[in-house]
Amino acid sequence: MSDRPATLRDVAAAARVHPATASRALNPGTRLLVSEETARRVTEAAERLGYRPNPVARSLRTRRSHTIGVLIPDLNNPLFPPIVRGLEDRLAKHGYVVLIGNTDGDLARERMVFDQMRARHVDGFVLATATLHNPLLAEAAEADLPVVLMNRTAQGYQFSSVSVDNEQGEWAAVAHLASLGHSRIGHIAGPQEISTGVSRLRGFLDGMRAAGLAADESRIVYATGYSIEEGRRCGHELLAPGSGLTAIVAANDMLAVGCYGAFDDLGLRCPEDIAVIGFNDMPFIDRLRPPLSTVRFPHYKLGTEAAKLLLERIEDPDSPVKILYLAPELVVRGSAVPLAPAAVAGLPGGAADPDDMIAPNTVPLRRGAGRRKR
Amino acid sequence: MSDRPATLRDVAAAARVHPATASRALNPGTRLLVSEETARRVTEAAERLGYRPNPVARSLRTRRSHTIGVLIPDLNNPLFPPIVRGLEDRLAKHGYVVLIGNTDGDLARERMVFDQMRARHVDGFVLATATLHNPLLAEAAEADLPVVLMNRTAQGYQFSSVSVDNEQGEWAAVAHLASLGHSRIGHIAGPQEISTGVSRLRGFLDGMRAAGLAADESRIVYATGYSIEEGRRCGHELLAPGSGLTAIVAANDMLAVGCYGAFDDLGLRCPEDIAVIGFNDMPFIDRLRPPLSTVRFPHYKLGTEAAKLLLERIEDPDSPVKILYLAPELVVRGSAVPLAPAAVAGLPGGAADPDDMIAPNTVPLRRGAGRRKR
DNA sequence: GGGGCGGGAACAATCGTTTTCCGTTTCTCG
DNA sequence: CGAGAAACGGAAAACGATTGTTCCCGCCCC
Repeated sequence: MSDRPATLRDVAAAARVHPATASRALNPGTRLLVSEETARRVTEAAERLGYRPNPVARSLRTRRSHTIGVLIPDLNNPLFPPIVRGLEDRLAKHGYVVLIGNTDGDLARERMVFDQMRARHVDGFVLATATLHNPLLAEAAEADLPVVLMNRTAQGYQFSSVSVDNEQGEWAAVAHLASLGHSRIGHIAGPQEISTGVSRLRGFLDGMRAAGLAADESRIVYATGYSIEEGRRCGHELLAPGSGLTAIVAANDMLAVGCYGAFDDLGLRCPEDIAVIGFNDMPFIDRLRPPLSTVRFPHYKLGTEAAKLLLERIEDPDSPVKILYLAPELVVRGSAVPLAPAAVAGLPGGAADPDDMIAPNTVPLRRGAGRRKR
Repeated sequence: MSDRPATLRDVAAAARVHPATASRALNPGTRLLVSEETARRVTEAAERLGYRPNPVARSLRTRRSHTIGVLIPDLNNPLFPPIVRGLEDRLAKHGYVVLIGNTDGDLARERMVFDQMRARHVDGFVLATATLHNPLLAEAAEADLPVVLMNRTAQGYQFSSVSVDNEQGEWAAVAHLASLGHSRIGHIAGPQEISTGVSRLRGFLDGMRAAGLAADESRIVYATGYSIEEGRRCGHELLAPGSGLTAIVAANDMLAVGCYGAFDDLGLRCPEDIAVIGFNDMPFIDRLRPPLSTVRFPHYKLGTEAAKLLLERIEDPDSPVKILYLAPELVVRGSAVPLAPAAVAGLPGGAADPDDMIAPNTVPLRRGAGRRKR
């Protein structure tokens, strides 16, 4: 009947108990502190009045906001929505809610968003933007904030993380190309301040070595960011006259899409003239012209696993740090086909024999094979 | 030096004033209540201690959370990220933060998310999921919650809304097809419980009439949702043997993408055998095979405008209700080309003469022309 | 010179929960 | 039967801000 929403006081009054008792009765953790009968009376009164605890008041007292801050580069990148949904869905099950912050790859913006979230007393962070050495990480570590790194790793910090086995993925991409007869393969590397940039480059190099192929510096160009524009620029650079490349491994789908643009500019046909393989298997990437061959990993699951790690951390700050790798798989589509015999003729053959790897469509990978220490 | 973050109390103590005074000094709205000298002392103390107001405590007292609830069908739909960013960016300027809720088109889920957000005391809602008659709307209206409808409208409620002039957009799509020589044009209509579904259908019908073309029921099929699967299903239905359609206007890009699938299934080539036009100009839709011709509207701006409307409403509950329409424009790409002469021959010519509408690439539209009342 | 006025700051009361600290009561068992 | 220990639940103090009210004091004016 009251106009204002019912408060704990009201419930207590209705149940003829003290507010403190009502609180105990309603809280699962403390319910055993009151008699069954009282608990029943309180619950019933709460029910009757349509009582909804005020999360703000609760937060003020308990210093927990049940809110998680998530930092990502840009929600517009189709890679992130499924990951974020994984996070949200999992966290929602435990009563947490997500605040999304877009950094646009800008350190100042990242700082702003981070501070803003700290001010709002988020209970933890999921960082998908961390660069290898990041002041935020130091700060978070010092403040003892629960943090999980997602799709990123950082050295020297005690943070749990979940990411993809990038080395394996890129290794498989190279092996695939080699099996198709390609030997002059270039790489568009991601930014080297970002963990994915370096690990994918490493995977590429390992893969080339394993296939007995040369991978000198002239065949590697570094993107300054994971964007279509950068992909296009790097594509041009890689395909400068005389390079003779027949295939490109791009560190990320966006870069690969940029390559498509470069191919158009240069009048090259993909896959006939030039092959390209991406990384991530973004939504809709299978509908491009041609459908992009790429390395897939379970996006949604990346989110749910990150959420699990973070929840562990929040519920028990002393829980062990976990580093989780998700297995990637190669998805063979239309952007890389066997090298035309004519072109193959004069080339030194690839040494790899990855027959056992190239299943009809997708190839689950095992961890460990091509992986290096450090 | 203190370990815990500084509180208003600390600041007050440092400035040798009462906490209340410190509060007033720090708050722009009440600063004039304290002397200049005191204000300076307080501000300085706050600065020195690195004071950050605790938003939770503030919320408890002021009953404003500076949080906005945003309900969308699914973040994975590439249409939404840019819209959401528009919202976030604009709201952030005013110190608001956004909670995103995905409903997956499920009423029960929508209800859950809505309640959850109300429990968290959001200061307002942006609804991009509203169906024409929605219990949520009634509830929100009764509770006097600030609400803005985005990309949706609803009848009989006093809510501001911002959406696209769907009639104009679809009208232009039809005119374009007619100008290309198509006359047997089908429509995949969106769900009729959703405002975009009905207004785009209306635009289609108006457009057909204006072009002097027949649009009987057999050429309209209703999707139950804006999904690729539904698009495929409806595409099949529309292209059943004997239909003789040469073009399809889809109420949304997802449905159009679904059509691509149906074409593949049926061995039809697009655009040679069958043309299709979408709606929304989702990100990446220009990179499909073939690039989709579609109706574009400014996504980001839709978000910022919705934010502005909501802020108005929050700051002054008596501000007038505003219904805002954004102008769409036709984007001509590769999924609709002039009908081959052979096919055109035996057909009754389209009556439209839309020369003035078909600019080289995009066509800004004027409101009013093909629009109907009610 | 006293009453009135008003600016400026202090006091105190919230906001709605949780939680610590204690009184009661009741139960158990020697 | 009485001592000690559970078991319950009430009182009150937070949590950190905002805000209505009171109070003090200097100043103006009659």
